[in-house]
Amino acid sequence: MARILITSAIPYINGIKHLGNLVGSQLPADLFARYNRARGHEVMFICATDEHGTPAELAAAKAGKPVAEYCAEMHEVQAEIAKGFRLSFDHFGRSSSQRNHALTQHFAGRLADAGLIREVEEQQVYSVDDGRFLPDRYIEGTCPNCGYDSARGDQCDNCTKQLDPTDLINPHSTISGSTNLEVRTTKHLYLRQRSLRDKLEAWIDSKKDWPILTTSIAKKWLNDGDGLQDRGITRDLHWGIPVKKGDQIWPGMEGKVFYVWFDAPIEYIACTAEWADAQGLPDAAWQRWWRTDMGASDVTYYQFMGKDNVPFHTLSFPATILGSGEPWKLVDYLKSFNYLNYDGGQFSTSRGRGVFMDQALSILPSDYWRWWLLSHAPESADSEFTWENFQVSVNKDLADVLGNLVSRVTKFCVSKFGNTVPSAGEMGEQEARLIEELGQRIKDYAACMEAMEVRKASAELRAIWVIGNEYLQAAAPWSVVKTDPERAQAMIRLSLNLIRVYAILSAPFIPDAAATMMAAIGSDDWTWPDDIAGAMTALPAGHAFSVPENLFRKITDEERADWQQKFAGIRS
RNA sequence: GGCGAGGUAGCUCAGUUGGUUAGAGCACACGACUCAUAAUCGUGGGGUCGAGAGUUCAAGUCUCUCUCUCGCCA
Repeated sequence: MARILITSAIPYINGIKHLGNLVGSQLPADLFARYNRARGHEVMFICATDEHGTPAELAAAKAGKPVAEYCAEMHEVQAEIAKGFRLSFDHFGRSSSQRNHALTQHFAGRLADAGLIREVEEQQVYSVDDGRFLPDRYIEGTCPNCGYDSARGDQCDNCTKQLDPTDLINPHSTISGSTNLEVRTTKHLYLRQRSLRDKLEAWIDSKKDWPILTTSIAKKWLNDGDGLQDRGITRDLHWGIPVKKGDQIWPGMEGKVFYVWFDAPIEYIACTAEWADAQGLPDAAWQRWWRTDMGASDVTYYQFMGKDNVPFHTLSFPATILGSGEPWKLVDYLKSFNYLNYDGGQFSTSRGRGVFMDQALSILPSDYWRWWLLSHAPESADSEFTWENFQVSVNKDLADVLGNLVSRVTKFCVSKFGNTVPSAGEMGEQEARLIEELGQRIKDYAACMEAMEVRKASAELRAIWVIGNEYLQAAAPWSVVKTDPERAQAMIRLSLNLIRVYAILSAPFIPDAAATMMAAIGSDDWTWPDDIAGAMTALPAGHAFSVPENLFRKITDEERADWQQKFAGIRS
């Protein structure tokens, strides 16, 4: 039994995420967590909401609520939706937790002690009317290069020239529209990533089995231009983790908070502590997942994220860990995903384009979405959601291939032999072949799952479902029953057992349907079918079962057309 | 502009270290079956692997040039 630590990139607090966000981190992480639990491994699966930063403050202001209250509410909303998608986090925490405050301050203190923090005085734009410093992208004005009148403080969208906010002509705050801006001097802390560059590169180079997507992004940041740059880790904001050196005041940094990207990954660790607190367990319970000197040396740590998160997880966060000089667990395998596009373009949160998690669940149960998203996960390249493809995949794979198989077996048995597992008849050559092929297929499936080859795993699972239909078609118990009812009983006995095995194998992808199958078959034995021959005879003769409602319904053309239009534009 | 990832059957995608007639699912056509959610199973048609040049006995797979798409540029 292995010990497996899994973290999903933590979703930002301001609003509900779309399906592209889901498939890039939380969902594949959940698949992997469920699979490893099914194999009997000890799993810790962690996710949280990322709550700090200017966008959260602004969203709260827009909602007319104090930011802490807003975040608490949105956390509950996201937690509910995560449950709706059956995301099986051991804990869904909050980056604003006291645990994260303490741990973030602790890391900053360690980094300072190691000489890895430097203080920098810089000029930043302060909005008098907003009463706050403005991040570059919240300042707009006329581009000095091309005259475009909505250039942002960091870049002109028209001529793409990189800008400093102070370059802009007639700058104004995009928060209030105020032009009452002034440049003020402020002091910030920088993490000296440059001095850790070689150490980070050696660490990245040691990861031979990481996806190219992951290592190429990391390499780029290590080597591009002047190489890895030091990074500001503090901000002049109110909402965030106060800058402290451990539990001590940091002179000159009063009133400032850590930058959201500094504290967010630390929440992975803090969240595990939150889990221990919630379980009423001592610190040792979470430390044995994270501290190699406290029992975590046998833990394998997997991270899941979209490609936009890779730099922070391959460089900034490891810099924090390595720089601390303490034996914290570094990631062992980083699985990154490309983007999911929506019907010929991008998902857009601001324009309400595409399907958001809450809307998806209001249309269809989570299994439908889980199946499509995972079987089309953007692993090797960006992939695309279209309603036609979604409809076809769901109807064919789930309803026709799997759902119908369960129907035909259970209904046939009830009509011919009653609602218990029939006892007569012997297995023949066809059954032996089925079992043999199944055994091989399950090995292939498991190999894909262990390699986190999500698409391939889904294809293998589908192939496993198809085997059942192939067998039935060839064995044709509906014909055999007329001349040799005992043979037909043996066939159906095997087929009923097959449904239980399919429930186990399918559960990581479609947990609800799997539970329905298992319940219908009247079993609660989720043991992974390593011994396939044994698993295929697990249900004793006379064991009662029931015919489940149809596992999956089909998506009609009308629904498809309706949804296509509904989600094309502005969110209502 | 720089960097990165891609351009393989109508559609969505696989194609390991270069090696026999380029694969899967869907869609399409035909056939079988009738237990089942008009479901299932089988067979078949369909691709000059973005364009060109090069290396090689041999290239979708390596090199160069060009072209198109997408992303990133703190």
